[in-house]
Amino acid sequence: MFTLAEENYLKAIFHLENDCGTGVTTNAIADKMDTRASSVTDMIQKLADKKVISYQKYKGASLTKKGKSIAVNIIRKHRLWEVFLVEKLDFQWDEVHEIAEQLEHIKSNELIQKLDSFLGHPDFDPHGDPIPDTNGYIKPTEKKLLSKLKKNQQGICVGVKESSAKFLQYLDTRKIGIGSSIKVIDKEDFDQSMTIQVSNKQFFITKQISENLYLKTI
Amino acid sequence: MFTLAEENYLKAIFHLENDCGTGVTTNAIADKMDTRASSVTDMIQKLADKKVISYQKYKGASLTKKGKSIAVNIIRKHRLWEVFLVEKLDFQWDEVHEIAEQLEHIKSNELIQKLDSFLGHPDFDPHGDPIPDTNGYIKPTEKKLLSKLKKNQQGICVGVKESSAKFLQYLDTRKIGIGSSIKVIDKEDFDQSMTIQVSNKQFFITKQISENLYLKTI
DNA sequence: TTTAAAATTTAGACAAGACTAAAAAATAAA
DNA sequence: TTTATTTTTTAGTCTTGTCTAAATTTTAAA
Repeated sequence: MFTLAEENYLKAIFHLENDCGTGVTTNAIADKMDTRASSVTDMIQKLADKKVISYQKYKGASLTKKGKSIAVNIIRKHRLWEVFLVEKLDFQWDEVHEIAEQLEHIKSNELIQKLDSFLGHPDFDPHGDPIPDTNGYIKPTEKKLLSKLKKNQQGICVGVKESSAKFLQYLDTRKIGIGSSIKVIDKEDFDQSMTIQVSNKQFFITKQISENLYLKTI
Repeated sequence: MFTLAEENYLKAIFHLENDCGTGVTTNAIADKMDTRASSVTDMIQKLADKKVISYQKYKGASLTKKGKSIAVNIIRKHRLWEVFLVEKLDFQWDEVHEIAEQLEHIKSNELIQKLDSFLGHPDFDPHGDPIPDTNGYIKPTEKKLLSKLKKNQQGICVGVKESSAKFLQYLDTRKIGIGSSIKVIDKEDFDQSMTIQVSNKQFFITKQISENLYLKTI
Protein backbone atom coordinates (compact mmCIF):
# COMPACT_ATOMS: atom_id res chain seq x y z
CA MET A 1 0.00 0.00 0.00
CA PHE A 2 1.22 3.49 -0.77
CA THR A 3 0.97 6.61 1.33
CA LEU A 4 -0.57 9.83 0.12
CA ALA A 5 2.86 11.38 -0.31
CA GLU A 6 4.12 8.40 -2.30
CA GLU A 7 1.06 8.49 -4.55
CA ASN A 8 1.58 12.17 -5.23
CA TYR A 9 5.20 11.64 -6.17
CA LEU A 10 4.26 8.80 -8.53
CA LYS A 11 1.66 10.96 -10.19
CA ALA A 12 4.07 13.87 -10.57
CA ILE A 13 6.76 11.63 -12.05
CA PHE A 14 4.24 10.15 -14.46
CA HIS A 15 3.17 13.55 -15.72
CA LEU A 16 6.73 14.81 -16.07
CA GLU A 17 7.85 11.67 -17.87
CA ASN A 18 4.86 11.94 -20.16
CA ASP A 19 5.41 15.56 -21.03
CA CYS A 20 9.12 15.27 -21.73
CA GLY A 21 9.31 11.71 -22.96
CA THR A 22 12.39 11.07 -20.87
CA GLY A 23 13.42 10.18 -17.31
CA VAL A 24 12.87 13.02 -14.89
CA THR A 25 15.34 14.95 -12.79
CA THR A 26 15.25 15.54 -9.08
CA ASN A 27 14.84 19.26 -9.56
CA ALA A 28 11.96 18.82 -11.97
CA ILE A 29 10.11 16.77 -9.39
CA ALA A 30 10.94 19.23 -6.63
CA ASP A 31 9.59 21.99 -8.80
CA LYS A 32 6.36 20.21 -9.64
CA MET A 33 5.76 19.11 -6.06
CA ASP A 34 6.72 22.48 -4.65
CA THR A 35 9.24 20.93 -2.31
CA ARG A 36 13.03 20.76 -1.90
CA ALA A 37 15.40 18.67 -3.96
CA SER A 38 16.67 16.96 -0.82
CA SER A 39 13.14 15.83 0.07
CA VAL A 40 12.79 14.45 -3.44
CA THR A 41 16.01 12.49 -3.14
CA ASP A 42 14.75 10.90 0.07
CA MET A 43 11.46 9.95 -1.49
CA ILE A 44 12.79 8.60 -4.78
CA GLN A 45 15.15 6.38 -2.85
CA LYS A 46 12.20 5.02 -0.96
CA LEU A 47 10.19 4.56 -4.14
CA ALA A 48 13.13 2.80 -5.77
CA ASP A 49 13.27 0.40 -2.78
CA LYS A 50 9.62 -0.34 -3.41
CA LYS A 51 10.37 -1.07 -7.07
CA VAL A 52 7.98 1.51 -8.46
CA ILE A 53 10.67 3.66 -10.02
CA SER A 54 14.12 2.90 -11.35
CA TYR A 55 16.72 5.27 -10.10
CA GLN A 56 20.46 5.69 -10.19
CA LYS A 57 22.15 8.38 -8.17
CA TYR A 58 22.53 11.62 -10.08
CA LYS A 59 20.75 10.11 -13.08
CA GLY A 60 17.11 10.92 -12.41
CA ALA A 61 14.14 8.59 -12.08
CA SER A 62 11.60 6.84 -14.26
CA LEU A 63 8.57 4.75 -13.41
CA THR A 64 8.68 0.97 -13.58
CA LYS A 65 5.73 -0.91 -15.03
CA LYS A 66 4.31 -1.26 -11.52
CA GLY A 67 4.85 2.41 -10.77
CA LYS A 68 3.23 3.46 -13.98
CA SER A 69 0.21 1.32 -13.31
CA ILE A 70 -0.25 2.88 -9.88
CA ALA A 71 0.14 6.39 -11.27
CA VAL A 72 -2.32 5.77 -14.08
CA ASN A 73 -4.85 4.40 -11.64
CA ILE A 74 -4.65 7.55 -9.56
CA ILE A 75 -5.12 9.64 -12.70
CA ARG A 76 -8.10 7.50 -13.66
CA LYS A 77 -9.66 8.17 -10.29
CA HIS A 78 -8.90 11.87 -10.49
CA ARG A 79 -10.55 12.25 -13.86
CA LEU A 80 -13.59 10.16 -13.02
CA TRP A 81 -14.19 12.24 -9.92
CA GLU A 82 -13.86 15.39 -12.00
CA VAL A 83 -16.59 14.14 -14.31
CA PHE A 84 -18.74 13.38 -11.29
CA LEU A 85 -18.22 16.85 -9.85
CA VAL A 86 -19.08 18.62 -13.10
CA GLU A 87 -21.79 16.34 -14.49
CA LYS A 88 -23.59 15.39 -11.32
CA LEU A 89 -22.83 18.09 -8.79
CA ASP A 90 -22.84 21.05 -11.19
CA PHE A 91 -19.37 22.33 -10.46
CA GLN A 92 -17.64 24.54 -13.02
CA TRP A 93 -14.63 23.04 -14.76
CA ASP A 94 -12.26 25.40 -12.98
CA GLU A 95 -13.48 24.38 -9.54
CA VAL A 96 -12.93 20.66 -9.58
CA HIS A 97 -9.19 20.13 -9.61
CA GLU A 98 -8.48 20.68 -5.93
CA ILE A 99 -11.33 18.50 -4.78
CA ALA A 100 -10.35 15.74 -7.20
CA GLU A 101 -6.81 15.94 -5.83
CA GLN A 102 -8.25 14.76 -2.56
CA LEU A 103 -10.76 12.27 -3.94
CA GLU A 104 -8.17 10.53 -6.12
CA HIS A 105 -6.60 9.00 -3.01
CA ILE A 106 -9.72 7.24 -1.78
CA LYS A 107 -8.92 3.55 -1.74
CA SER A 108 -11.61 1.21 -3.08
CA ASN A 109 -11.57 -0.52 -6.41
CA GLU A 110 -15.25 -1.28 -6.16
CA LEU A 111 -15.99 2.40 -5.62
CA ILE A 112 -14.23 3.42 -8.80
CA GLN A 113 -15.80 0.65 -10.82
CA LYS A 114 -19.25 1.69 -9.63
CA LEU A 115 -18.53 5.38 -10.09
CA ASP A 116 -17.42 4.67 -13.65
CA SER A 117 -20.70 2.85 -14.35
CA PHE A 118 -22.73 5.57 -12.70
CA LEU A 119 -21.12 8.15 -14.96
CA GLY A 120 -21.69 6.00 -18.05
CA HIS A 121 -18.04 5.11 -18.63
CA PRO A 122 -16.89 8.54 -19.78
CA ASP A 123 -13.88 8.77 -22.09
CA PHE A 124 -12.76 12.28 -21.20
CA ASP A 125 -12.74 14.48 -18.14
CA PRO A 126 -14.15 18.04 -18.17
CA HIS A 127 -10.81 19.42 -19.40
CA GLY A 128 -10.70 17.03 -22.33
CA ASP A 129 -8.13 14.70 -20.80
CA PRO A 130 -8.66 11.04 -21.58
CA ILE A 131 -9.72 8.74 -18.74
CA PRO A 132 -7.53 5.60 -18.56
CA ASP A 133 -9.52 2.35 -18.63
CA THR A 134 -9.41 -0.31 -15.91
CA ASN A 135 -6.25 -1.77 -17.40
CA GLY A 136 -4.55 1.59 -17.45
CA TYR A 137 -4.86 1.96 -21.19
CA ILE A 138 -5.07 5.55 -22.35
CA LYS A 139 -6.60 5.96 -25.76
CA PRO A 140 -4.15 7.99 -27.84
CA THR A 141 -5.87 11.10 -29.12
CA GLU A 142 -4.65 13.10 -32.05
CA LYS A 143 -4.70 16.60 -30.77
CA LYS A 144 -2.54 19.59 -31.55
CA LEU A 145 -1.55 22.63 -29.58
CA LEU A 146 -3.23 25.72 -30.94
CA SER A 147 0.24 27.26 -31.06
CA LYS A 148 1.20 24.79 -33.80
CA LEU A 149 -1.51 25.99 -36.17
CA LYS A 150 -0.78 28.40 -38.99
CA LYS A 151 -2.82 31.32 -40.22
CA ASN A 152 -6.25 30.30 -41.49
CA GLN A 153 -6.13 26.81 -40.01
CA GLN A 154 -8.90 25.85 -37.63
CA GLY A 155 -10.03 23.13 -35.25
CA ILE A 156 -12.24 22.12 -32.37
CA CYS A 157 -11.00 22.62 -28.85
CA VAL A 158 -10.64 19.17 -27.28
CA GLY A 159 -8.61 19.93 -24.20
CA VAL A 160 -6.43 22.22 -22.15
CA LYS A 161 -2.84 21.58 -21.15
CA GLU A 162 -2.72 23.82 -18.15
CA SER A 163 -5.81 23.54 -15.98
CA SER A 164 -5.37 26.15 -13.30
CA ALA A 165 -8.53 27.91 -12.21
CA LYS A 166 -7.17 31.20 -13.50
CA PHE A 167 -6.55 29.90 -16.99
CA LEU A 168 -9.92 28.17 -17.13
CA GLN A 169 -11.67 31.31 -16.00
CA TYR A 170 -9.78 33.23 -18.68
CA LEU A 171 -11.27 30.84 -21.22
CA ASP A 172 -14.73 31.04 -19.67
CA THR A 173 -14.90 34.81 -19.98
CA ARG A 174 -14.12 34.39 -23.67
CA LYS A 175 -16.63 31.58 -24.06
CA ILE A 176 -13.91 29.13 -25.04
CA GLY A 177 -14.51 25.57 -23.86
CA ILE A 178 -14.31 21.95 -24.92
CA GLY A 179 -16.09 21.79 -28.28
CA SER A 180 -15.48 25.40 -29.27
CA SER A 181 -14.50 25.95 -32.89
CA ILE A 182 -11.36 28.05 -33.13
CA LYS A 183 -9.82 29.60 -36.24
CA VAL A 184 -6.45 31.33 -36.52
CA ILE A 185 -7.14 34.67 -38.17
CA ASP A 186 -3.63 36.00 -37.85
CA LYS A 187 -0.34 34.94 -36.30
CA GLU A 188 2.62 37.16 -35.39
CA ASP A 189 5.94 35.62 -36.31
CA PHE A 190 7.88 37.61 -33.78
CA ASP A 191 6.19 36.57 -30.53
CA GLN A 192 3.78 33.87 -31.72
CA SER A 193 0.78 35.87 -30.56
CA MET A 194 -2.42 35.24 -32.50
CA THR A 195 -5.76 36.65 -33.40
CA ILE A 196 -8.32 33.85 -33.23
CA GLN A 197 -11.97 33.63 -34.01
CA VAL A 198 -14.39 31.85 -31.70
CA SER A 199 -18.01 31.84 -32.89
CA ASN A 200 -17.98 35.23 -34.62
CA LYS A 201 -15.86 36.96 -32.02
CA GLN A 202 -12.19 37.67 -32.48
CA PHE A 203 -9.61 37.66 -29.70
CA PHE A 204 -5.98 38.51 -29.44
CA ILE A 205 -4.10 35.84 -27.48
CA THR A 206 -0.51 35.42 -26.42
CA LYS A 207 1.72 32.42 -27.01
CA GLN A 208 1.15 31.45 -23.39
CA ILE A 209 -2.50 30.87 -24.16
CA SER A 210 -2.10 29.11 -27.51
CA GLU A 211 0.43 26.72 -25.97
CA ASN A 212 -2.17 25.50 -23.50
CA LEU A 213 -5.10 24.78 -25.77
CA TYR A 214 -5.45 21.48 -27.59
CA LEU A 215 -7.38 21.33 -30.85
CA LYS A 216 -8.51 18.57 -33.12
CA THR A 217 -7.91 19.98 -36.58
CA ILE A 218 -10.45 19.53 -39.33
CA MET B 1 -7.27 23.19 9.95
CA PHE B 2 -7.29 19.75 11.47
CA THR B 3 -5.34 16.69 10.49
CA LEU B 4 -6.89 13.36 9.68
CA ALA B 5 -5.79 11.97 13.04
CA GLU B 6 -7.23 14.92 14.90
CA GLU B 7 -10.54 14.62 13.06
CA ASN B 8 -10.75 10.95 13.93
CA TYR B 9 -10.16 11.65 17.60
CA LEU B 10 -12.83 14.34 17.63
CA LYS B 11 -15.29 12.00 16.02
CA ALA B 12 -14.50 9.21 18.46
CA ILE B 13 -14.83 11.53 21.45
CA PHE B 14 -18.15 12.81 20.11
CA HIS B 15 -19.57 9.30 19.77
CA LEU B 16 -18.34 8.22 23.19
CA GLU B 17 -19.69 11.35 24.85
CA ASN B 18 -23.01 10.88 23.09
CA ASP B 19 -23.38 7.25 24.06
CA CYS B 20 -22.50 7.71 27.71
CA GLY B 21 -23.74 11.23 28.29
CA THR B 22 -20.58 12.08 30.21
CA GLY B 23 -16.97 13.16 29.62
CA VAL B 24 -14.87 10.36 28.21
CA THR B 25 -11.84 8.64 29.67
CA THR B 26 -8.47 8.18 28.07
CA ASN B 27 -8.89 4.42 28.02
CA ALA B 28 -12.28 4.61 26.38
CA ILE B 29 -10.80 6.65 23.55
CA ALA B 30 -7.80 4.34 23.25
CA ASP B 31 -10.18 1.43 23.02
CA LYS B 32 -12.36 3.02 20.37
CA MET B 33 -9.41 4.21 18.31
CA ASP B 34 -7.54 0.94 18.70
CA THR B 35 -4.47 2.73 19.99
CA ARG B 36 -2.56 3.11 23.27
CA ALA B 37 -3.57 5.25 26.22
CA SER B 38 -0.30 7.15 26.02
CA SER B 39 -0.99 8.12 22.43
CA VAL B 40 -4.40 9.34 23.47
CA THR B 41 -2.92 11.46 26.24
CA ASP B 42 -0.59 13.09 23.72
CA MET B 43 -3.41 13.82 21.32
CA ILE B 44 -5.93 15.12 23.82
CA GLN B 45 -3.32 17.52 25.12
CA LYS B 46 -2.87 18.78 21.60
CA LEU B 47 -6.62 19.04 21.07
CA ALA B 48 -6.98 20.90 24.35
CA ASP B 49 -4.32 23.37 23.17
CA LYS B 50 -6.43 23.91 20.08
CA LYS B 51 -9.49 24.56 22.24
CA VAL B 52 -11.60 21.81 20.72
CA ILE B 53 -11.80 19.77 23.90
CA SER B 54 -11.66 20.66 27.54
CA TYR B 55 -9.33 18.48 29.47
CA GLN B 56 -7.87 18.24 32.92
CA LYS B 57 -5.17 15.73 33.73
CA TYR B 58 -6.55 12.43 34.97
CA LYS B 59 -10.11 13.71 34.53
CA GLY B 60 -10.96 12.77 30.97
CA ALA B 61 -12.01 14.96 28.07
CA SER B 62 -15.12 16.49 26.59
CA LEU B 63 -15.71 18.45 23.44
CA THR B 64 -16.00 22.22 23.48
CA LYS B 65 -18.62 23.90 21.34
CA LYS B 66 -16.05 24.30 18.59
CA GLY B 67 -14.92 20.67 18.86
CA LYS B 68 -18.47 19.44 18.76
CA SER B 69 -19.20 21.45 15.67
CA ILE B 70 -16.19 19.98 13.88
CA ALA B 71 -17.12 16.45 14.93
CA VAL B 72 -20.73 16.86 13.83
CA ASN B 73 -19.62 18.19 10.47
CA ILE B 74 -17.48 15.10 9.91
CA ILE B 75 -20.42 12.92 10.84
CA ARG B 76 -22.63 14.87 8.46
CA LYS B 77 -20.16 14.22 5.66
CA HIS B 78 -19.84 10.56 6.56
CA ARG B 79 -23.57 9.99 6.48
CA LEU B 80 -24.17 11.97 3.28
CA TRP B 81 -21.49 9.95 1.52
CA GLU B 82 -23.10 6.76 2.79
CA VAL B 83 -26.38 7.81 1.23
CA PHE B 84 -24.56 8.54 -2.01
CA LEU B 85 -22.87 5.15 -2.02
CA VAL B 86 -26.08 3.24 -1.40
CA GLU B 87 -28.58 5.34 -3.36
CA LYS B 88 -26.47 6.30 -6.34
CA LEU B 89 -23.72 3.72 -6.61
CA ASP B 90 -25.78 0.69 -5.53
CA PHE B 91 -23.63 -0.39 -2.64
CA GLN B 92 -25.14 -2.59 0.06
CA TRP B 93 -25.59 -1.01 3.48
CA ASP B 94 -22.89 -3.20 4.98
CA GLU B 95 -20.27 -2.13 2.42
CA VAL B 96 -20.26 1.61 2.83
CA HIS B 97 -18.78 2.32 6.22
CA GLU B 98 -15.10 1.92 5.36
CA ILE B 99 -15.35 3.99 2.22
CA ALA B 100 -17.28 6.72 4.02
CA GLU B 101 -14.55 6.73 6.68
CA GLN B 102 -12.22 7.95 3.95
CA LEU B 103 -14.64 10.27 2.18
CA GLU B 104 -15.65 12.06 5.38
CA HIS B 105 -12.24 13.76 5.47
CA ILE B 106 -12.50 15.42 2.07
CA LYS B 107 -12.32 19.13 2.66
CA SER B 108 -14.74 21.30 0.71
CA ASN B 109 -17.85 22.90 2.07
CA GLU B 110 -19.17 23.50 -1.40
CA LEU B 111 -18.80 19.81 -2.20
CA ILE B 112 -20.92 18.78 0.76
CA GLN B 113 -23.52 21.40 0.08
CA LYS B 114 -23.82 20.23 -3.53
CA LEU B 115 -23.77 16.57 -2.57
CA ASP B 116 -26.58 17.22 -0.11
CA SER B 117 -28.66 18.86 -2.85
CA PHE B 118 -27.85 16.12 -5.31
CA LEU B 119 -29.12 13.54 -2.82
CA GLY B 120 -32.28 15.56 -2.15
CA HIS B 121 -31.35 16.63 1.40
CA PRO B 122 -31.76 13.22 3.01
CA ASP B 123 -32.62 13.07 6.72
CA PHE B 124 -31.18 9.66 7.49
CA ASP B 125 -28.28 7.54 6.33
CA PRO B 126 -28.71 3.92 5.17
CA HIS B 127 -28.41 2.68 8.77
CA GLY B 128 -31.15 4.98 9.99
CA ASP B 129 -28.79 7.47 11.63
CA PRO B 130 -29.88 11.09 11.35
CA ILE B 131 -27.85 13.41 9.14
CA PRO B 132 -26.94 16.65 10.94
CA ASP B 133 -27.97 19.79 9.05
CA THR B 134 -25.57 22.54 7.93
CA ASN B 135 -25.71 24.10 11.38
CA GLY B 136 -24.88 20.84 13.06
CA TYR B 137 -28.40 20.35 14.33
CA ILE B 138 -29.37 16.72 14.75
CA LYS B 139 -33.11 16.16 14.77
CA PRO B 140 -33.91 14.21 17.94
CA THR B 141 -35.66 11.00 16.99
CA GLU B 142 -37.75 9.01 19.38
CA LYS B 143 -36.42 5.55 18.93
CA LYS B 144 -36.11 2.68 21.35
CA LEU B 145 -33.76 -0.26 21.53
CA LEU B 146 -35.58 -3.46 20.67
CA SER B 147 -34.17 -4.82 23.94
CA LYS B 148 -36.38 -2.37 25.87
CA LEU B 149 -39.61 -3.74 24.42
CA LYS B 150 -41.80 -6.16 26.35
CA LYS B 151 -43.63 -9.22 25.14
CA ASN B 152 -46.24 -8.40 22.49
CA GLN B 153 -44.97 -4.90 21.85
CA GLN B 154 -43.99 -4.04 18.31
CA GLY B 155 -42.37 -1.35 16.18
CA ILE B 156 -40.73 -0.39 12.95
CA CYS B 157 -36.99 -0.75 12.64
CA VAL B 158 -35.56 2.75 12.19
CA GLY B 159 -31.87 2.18 12.78
CA VAL B 160 -29.02 0.06 14.00
CA LYS B 161 -26.67 0.92 16.82
CA GLU B 162 -23.76 -1.25 15.77
CA SER B 163 -23.07 -1.07 12.06
CA SER B 164 -20.34 -3.59 11.44
CA ALA B 165 -20.56 -5.49 8.18
CA LYS B 166 -21.04 -8.74 10.09
CA PHE B 167 -24.02 -7.49 12.03
CA LEU B 168 -25.61 -5.93 8.96
CA GLN B 169 -25.18 -9.15 7.03
CA TYR B 170 -26.76 -11.04 9.93
CA LEU B 171 -29.77 -8.78 9.53
CA ASP B 172 -29.78 -9.13 5.75
CA THR B 173 -29.98 -12.92 5.87
CA ARG B 174 -33.04 -12.55 8.11
CA LYS B 175 -34.55 -9.86 5.88
CA ILE B 176 -34.42 -7.30 8.66
CA GLY B 177 -33.75 -3.76 7.50
CA ILE B 178 -34.81 -0.15 7.97
CA GLY B 179 -38.60 -0.17 7.73
CA SER B 180 -39.10 -3.78 8.86
CA SER B 181 -41.97 -4.34 11.26
CA ILE B 182 -40.80 -6.27 14.30
CA LYS B 183 -42.95 -7.79 17.07
CA VAL B 184 -41.73 -9.35 20.30
CA ILE B 185 -43.38 -12.77 20.51
CA ASP B 186 -41.58 -13.91 23.62
CA LYS B 187 -38.85 -12.63 25.91
CA GLU B 188 -36.73 -14.66 28.30
CA ASP B 189 -36.29 -12.97 31.67
CA PHE B 190 -33.08 -14.79 32.46
CA ASP B 191 -30.88 -13.74 29.54
CA GLN B 192 -33.06 -11.20 27.73
CA SER B 193 -33.14 -13.36 24.61
CA MET B 194 -36.24 -12.95 22.45
CA THR B 195 -38.37 -14.54 19.85
CA ILE B 196 -39.39 -11.91 17.36
CA GLN B 197 -41.62 -11.89 14.34
CA VAL B 198 -40.59 -10.19 11.12
CA SER B 199 -43.17 -10.41 8.33
CA ASN B 200 -44.60 -13.84 9.20
CA LYS B 201 -41.26 -15.39 10.12
CA GLN B 202 -40.15 -15.92 13.68
CA PHE B 203 -36.55 -15.70 14.85
CA PHE B 204 -34.78 -16.35 18.08
CA ILE B 205 -32.35 -13.54 18.87
CA THR B 206 -29.92 -12.89 21.70
CA LYS B 207 -29.67 -9.78 23.84
CA GLN B 208 -26.64 -8.77 21.78
CA ILE B 209 -28.88 -8.40 18.76
CA SER B 210 -31.82 -6.69 20.43
CA GLU B 211 -29.48 -4.15 21.99
CA ASN B 212 -28.35 -3.02 18.56
CA LEU B 213 -31.66 -2.51 16.80
CA TYR B 214 -33.60 0.72 17.10
CA LEU B 215 -37.39 0.71 16.70
CA LYS B 216 -40.04 3.32 16.51
CA THR B 217 -42.88 1.89 18.54
CA ILE B 218 -46.46 2.16 17.35
C1' DT C 1 -7.43 4.50 56.36
C1' DT C 2 -3.93 2.26 54.57
C1' DT C 3 -2.83 -0.80 50.71
C1' DA C 4 -3.47 -2.87 46.20
C1' DA C 5 -5.01 -2.40 41.62
C1' DA C 6 -6.28 0.17 37.74
C1' DA C 7 -6.02 4.27 35.01
C1' DT C 8 -3.35 7.97 33.37
C1' DT C 9 0.64 10.52 32.32
C1' DT C 10 5.63 11.21 31.42
C1' DA C 11 9.97 10.10 29.32
C1' DG C 12 12.31 8.48 25.66
C1' DA C 13 12.37 6.24 21.10
C1' DC C 14 10.94 5.56 16.31
C1' DA C 15 9.13 6.13 11.34
C1' DA C 16 7.46 9.25 7.76
C1' DG C 17 8.21 13.28 5.41
C1' DA C 18 9.77 17.54 5.35
C1' DC C 19 13.68 21.16 5.95
C1' DT C 20 18.66 23.61 5.97
C1' DA C 21 23.36 23.57 5.25
C1' DA C 22 27.20 21.43 3.49
C1' DA C 23 29.52 17.99 0.53
C1' DA C 24 29.94 15.61 -3.79
C1' DA C 25 29.07 14.90 -8.57
C1' DA C 26 27.84 16.44 -13.12
C1' DT C 27 27.62 19.98 -16.50
C1' DA C 28 28.90 24.29 -18.71
C1' DA C 29 32.20 27.91 -19.56
C1' DA C 30 36.65 29.71 -20.21
C1' DT D 1 41.15 20.72 -19.96
C1' DT D 2 40.75 23.10 -16.05
C1' DT D 3 37.53 26.07 -13.52
C1' DA D 4 33.05 27.68 -12.28
C1' DT D 5 28.34 26.74 -11.83
C1' DT D 6 24.51 23.97 -11.28
C1' DT D 7 22.46 19.76 -9.73
C1' DT D 8 22.10 16.19 -6.59
C1' DT D 9 23.02 13.90 -2.46
C1' DT D 10 24.24 13.47 2.48
C1' DA D 11 24.05 14.71 7.26
C1' DG D 12 21.56 16.35 10.76
C1' DT D 13 17.22 18.47 12.59
C1' DC D 14 12.14 19.06 13.13
C1' DT D 15 7.09 17.80 13.51
C1' DT D 16 3.36 14.49 13.71
C1' DG D 17 1.65 10.57 15.55
C1' DT D 18 2.74 6.43 17.32
C1' DC D 19 4.96 3.08 20.68
C1' DT D 20 7.07 0.85 25.29
C1' DA D 21 8.38 1.20 29.86
C1' DA D 22 8.32 3.58 33.95
C1' DA D 23 6.29 6.89 37.10
C1' DT D 24 2.33 9.01 39.02
C1' DT D 25 -2.41 9.63 40.29
C1' DT D 26 -6.90 7.85 41.17
C1' DT D 27 -10.00 4.39 42.61
C1' DA D 28 -11.22 0.13 44.90
C1' DA D 29 -10.45 -3.19 48.47
C1' DA D 30 -9.17 -4.75 52.84
